[in-house]
Amino acid sequence: MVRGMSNLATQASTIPGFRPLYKQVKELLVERLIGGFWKPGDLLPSEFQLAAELGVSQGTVRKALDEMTADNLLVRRQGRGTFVAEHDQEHALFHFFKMTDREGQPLVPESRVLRRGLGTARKDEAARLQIQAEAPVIRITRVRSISGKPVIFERIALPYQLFPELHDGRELPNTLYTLFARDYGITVGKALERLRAVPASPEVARQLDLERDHPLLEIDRIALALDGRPVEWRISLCHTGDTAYSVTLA
Amino acid sequence: MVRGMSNLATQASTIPGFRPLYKQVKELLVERLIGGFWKPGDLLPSEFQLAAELGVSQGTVRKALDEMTADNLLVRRQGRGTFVAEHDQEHALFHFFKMTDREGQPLVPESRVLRRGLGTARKDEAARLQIQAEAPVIRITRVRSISGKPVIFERIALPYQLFPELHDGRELPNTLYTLFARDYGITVGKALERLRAVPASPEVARQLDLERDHPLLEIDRIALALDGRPVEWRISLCHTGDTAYSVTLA
DNA sequence: AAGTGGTCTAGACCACTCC
DNA sequence: GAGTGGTCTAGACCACTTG
Repeated sequence: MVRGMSNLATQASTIPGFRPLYKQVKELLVERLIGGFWKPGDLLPSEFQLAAELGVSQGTVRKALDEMTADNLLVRRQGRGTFVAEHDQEHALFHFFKMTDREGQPLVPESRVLRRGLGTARKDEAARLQIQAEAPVIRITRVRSISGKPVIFERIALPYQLFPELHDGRELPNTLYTLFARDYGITVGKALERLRAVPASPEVARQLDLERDHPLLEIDRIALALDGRPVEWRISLCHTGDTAYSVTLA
Repeated sequence: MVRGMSNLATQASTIPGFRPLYKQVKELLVERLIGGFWKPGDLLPSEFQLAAELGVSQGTVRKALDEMTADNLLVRRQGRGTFVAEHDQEHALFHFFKMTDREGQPLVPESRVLRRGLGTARKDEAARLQIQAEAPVIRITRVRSISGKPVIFERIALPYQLFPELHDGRELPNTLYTLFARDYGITVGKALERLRAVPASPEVARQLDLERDHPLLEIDRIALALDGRPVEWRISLCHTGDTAYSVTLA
C-alpha cells in the first residue's frame, strides 16, 4: 500500500504535531469504545479487517490493540478474536477493591444500603466530581460486611446527569461498576485513591459496632470513565481489625 | 538464519515446556541483570549485537527489551542506546513512597535514625524475610519528617546476610534503596504493601508529638529483589493529618 | 556520517477455536 | 478446513544522539 493513505498522518510527516500511526489508530479505536460504537463483550473485527479499513498494515493495528489490551480495554483470545473488556464482578473486585484479609487474600464483601437519594451538590462534591455547584447528585450510604461482620461504611456521590433514575427503585448490585457499564455504558477505567487514618465518628462507630474514635482506614476515591470524566466520588471507612488494604508496587 | 539455532528452543517445538523465543531471551537477559553482569546505568549492546549473539532476529530481541522496559528494568533512549534502569532517589521515591499532601502532591521526607543495630530474627521477622529463625538481622528505627514536622515512625528489618556491615558506621541515605543498589548490587523491583489503621502506641505518639491512641496509617511492606527474594521488612506508622497515601488504580 | 532506538510494512508459520 | 490471534523474521525508513 501507499504509506499513510487514508486520513491518518504518515510516519514521514515532519509536521510538529506528529504522532506514530499506531497511536493514531489506538486513539481512533478508543474513541469508538468511548462512543459506545463497540460495547463491553463485543467482538472486534479481525486485525486484517481493521488494517484494511484504516489503510495500515496488520502489524500497526496489532501494536495499537496490544497497547489497549495492556490498558485493560480489550481482551484477546487466540483463535477467537479480540473483545471489548467486560468489567464484570470479577474484574471490578480485583481491580478496584483492594481490601484483603491480614494475609493478603482477597475478600468479597456484601452490601447493605442505608440511605439513597437525590440532592444538590455541595461545594466539595462539585469540586471532586467536576460538576456545577448545586447540580443534582445521587447519594448512597451503605455498609459492607465480610462474612457477616460489618467492616466498611461507605458514602458515594454520583452526578445525576450521568446516571438518571438511579436514585430510587432500581436494585443496586454489590459492585456498582458493573451496573454503570451494563445500564449506562460507562466504563470505569481508572481510580485515584487517597488513604488516611481517621477516628470513627459516632454514627460510623455505631454502624460498624465499634467504640467511638476507633482508628479507621479512610479511602477517598475518585473513579474516572474512559474519557477521563469523574463519575463517582466515594469515601470508604474501613475497620482494619481482620482486614487490610493490599497493593503491589512494581 | 536457521530458526532456533543456538541453545534457545524454537517456536516450532511442540515439546510441553515450550516458551516463546522472546520470553526466553528476556529470561536470559534478566538473569544477567540479577547476576550483576550488567549493573544499573550500564549501556547494553545494541539490538543487532544482541540478536547476532543470541542467534535470533532483531525484532525478537526488541520484544524482549520492550517488555523489560515496561517492567522498569531498562531505559531506552533513542539515538543513545538501552540502559539498565537506575533506581535513583527520584525513582525510589516516586515508585515506592506513596505519601503525598492532602491534594495528592508528592512529598519528600527527611529521616532521622533513632536506633540501629544487629540482632537475631524473631519468628515474625524470619517468616516475613524468609530466613532462618535466629538468623542475624539488622534493625533500624527512624523518624521521617516533612518540612520539619515528624510524621512517620518506621521500623526496618534487613537480613544481615544480604547487607553485611550495614548495621553500624556507614552513613544511611534518605532513600535506603539507592544504597542497596549502589553498595550491594541489590535492586528492589517490587514491594508488597498492606495498609491498616492503628492507634498510636505511647512511644510512637511521643516521637510524632501526638496524643496516645491517635489514629495512624500503618504500612507493612515487604520489598523484593529482582529475583523475588525478600530483602526488607518495613513497618511505617504515618500521621495522616496533612498527608495521605495516594495510589492510582488503572 | 555513523550508530542507535522507533515505526511501519510484508510475509511466513504456529497454536487455538469453531464449524 | 477456515479464521483468529501469537510468534518470528527481514528489510525499509525515520528521529535522535554523538562525533
